[in-house]
Amino acid sequence: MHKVDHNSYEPIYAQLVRILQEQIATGRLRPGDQLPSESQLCEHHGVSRMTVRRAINILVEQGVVITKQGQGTFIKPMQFWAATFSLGQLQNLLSDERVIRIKILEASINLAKGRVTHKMAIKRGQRILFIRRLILSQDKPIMYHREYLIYDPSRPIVESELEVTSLRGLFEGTGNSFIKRSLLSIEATVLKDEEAQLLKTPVATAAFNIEHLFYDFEDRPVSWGWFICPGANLRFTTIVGVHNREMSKV
Amino acid sequence: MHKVDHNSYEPIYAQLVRILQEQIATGRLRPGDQLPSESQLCEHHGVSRMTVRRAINILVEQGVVITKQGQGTFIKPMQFWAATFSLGQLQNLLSDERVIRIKILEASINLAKGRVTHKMAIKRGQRILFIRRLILSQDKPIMYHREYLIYDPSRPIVESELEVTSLRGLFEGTGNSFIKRSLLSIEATVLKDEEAQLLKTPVATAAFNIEHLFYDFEDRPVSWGWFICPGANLRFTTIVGVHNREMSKV
DNA sequence: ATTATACAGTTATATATACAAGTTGTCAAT
DNA sequence: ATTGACAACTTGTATATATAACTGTATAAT
Repeated sequence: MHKVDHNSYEPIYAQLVRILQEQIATGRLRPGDQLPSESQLCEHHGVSRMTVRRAINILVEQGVVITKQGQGTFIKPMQFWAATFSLGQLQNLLSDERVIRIKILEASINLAKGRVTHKMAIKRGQRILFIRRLILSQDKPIMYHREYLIYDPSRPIVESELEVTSLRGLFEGTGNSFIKRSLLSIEATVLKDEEAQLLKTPVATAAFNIEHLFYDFEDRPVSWGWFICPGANLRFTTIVGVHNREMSKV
Repeated sequence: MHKVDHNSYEPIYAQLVRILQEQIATGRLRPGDQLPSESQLCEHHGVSRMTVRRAINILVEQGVVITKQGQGTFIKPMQFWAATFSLGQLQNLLSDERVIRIKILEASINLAKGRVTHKMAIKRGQRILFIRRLILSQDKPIMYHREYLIYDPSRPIVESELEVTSLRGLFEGTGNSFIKRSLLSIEATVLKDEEAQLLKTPVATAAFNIEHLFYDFEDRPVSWGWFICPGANLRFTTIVGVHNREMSKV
């Protein structure tokens, strides 16, 4: 059984995390099994209990093990449903190649009506900014974006919104200091005529529809829109269960 | 400014997390801002530094703040790309209603060829189990599942696989002790004739294609398959950025 | 047989302390 | 103006200790 190396640059707690992960990954410790008690691990590795606890807490955060007060620490079975997919994959798809261009198709001020008033909690007839954009990679259209933006001079956000939500900010990964939170949802959809034409794909192609609703720090909606991304350009991948470090790097 | 309550049932570190989250959520602390230093927080709340650090570490895990050694702790801007979607939503869709039935359409032993040999790392001509299932909710088909399973008597897994991977296990959330990890990927797709017919939807309907590849503890693939789920039945939703507890409970 | 009590083992929480390591600013010497 | 030394402040790591809460078991009393 591996022990920690006190003369390593790698912190002890990190070594412990790695060792325990390995033992789980190799099946030495199986799902449902009980980990050695904290004091046993202390004695075995010759470290303090706080260090052991720190390592275990990391495993808990990772969802690899579960602790039960007064009982012990147990290895969680792999849970299919624990799988999570990240939009970060979209980022790779886009910003790896530095040849992303954004083409504004339309930017008009409309009067709010219908669903928009609901979603953005504004009155019917209020002025609202509507933007249609095409995102191109190497001059090939890969995403189509439609967005409604609050247009209200009394909100200082708006002025900079055009700049900030110009997607540049999002793509660069710099984040956005005006938006507190965002509600996202992904649907599967089939390209409509207009969309297919813009994206230069056959009609009735499969695509993801990524809807977003941005809120400012006063919890007021500031932007509602959709990204339409043909399925050929996008695929969400993840690994659930124990995976060694080489994989998590990927 | 709120302080922690030393006579509360809620652990101090949890209170600290909540207080800091609130200050970020209300805009009292803005993205890019520096948090008070750990020792300042100690003094203000009258707690030890380790407790403060525990709270901050949780915020780091949540991706709300970022710490820089020698500098301080800073509030991260909301990162669009940090959004994660969980398959758990699928679980809700299914297991909330206790009327899920699984109908086996086909279970045959074939000889491996083509992509299967690649994906499952087996030789051409090796015997392999092929299963087609229909998942019904209230007797209405909502998902279509096709799966290849390793058929090899020398592997003790296989015998029980039919039972375990009968999806019951997955749906019940009991997990599966024979599978170490799983590679999942989601695509957008359009229903083919056969699929549309089985799922009783019009042809050319949008759908999610959830591909899975299960590995055992010896890192051998044991199952490769796809769930086909019409878009109308499924939508992945998430919130990115700071959100108060009421929302995270949902 | 059931209940009550006591005890051991375990994890959870919290504090105090010390030192390591990184960053920034200040000041003096060159 | 540049360099180098140093102080001050920050987060990172590790240990030691104490108390509380929970679980399970053994024991004694009813």
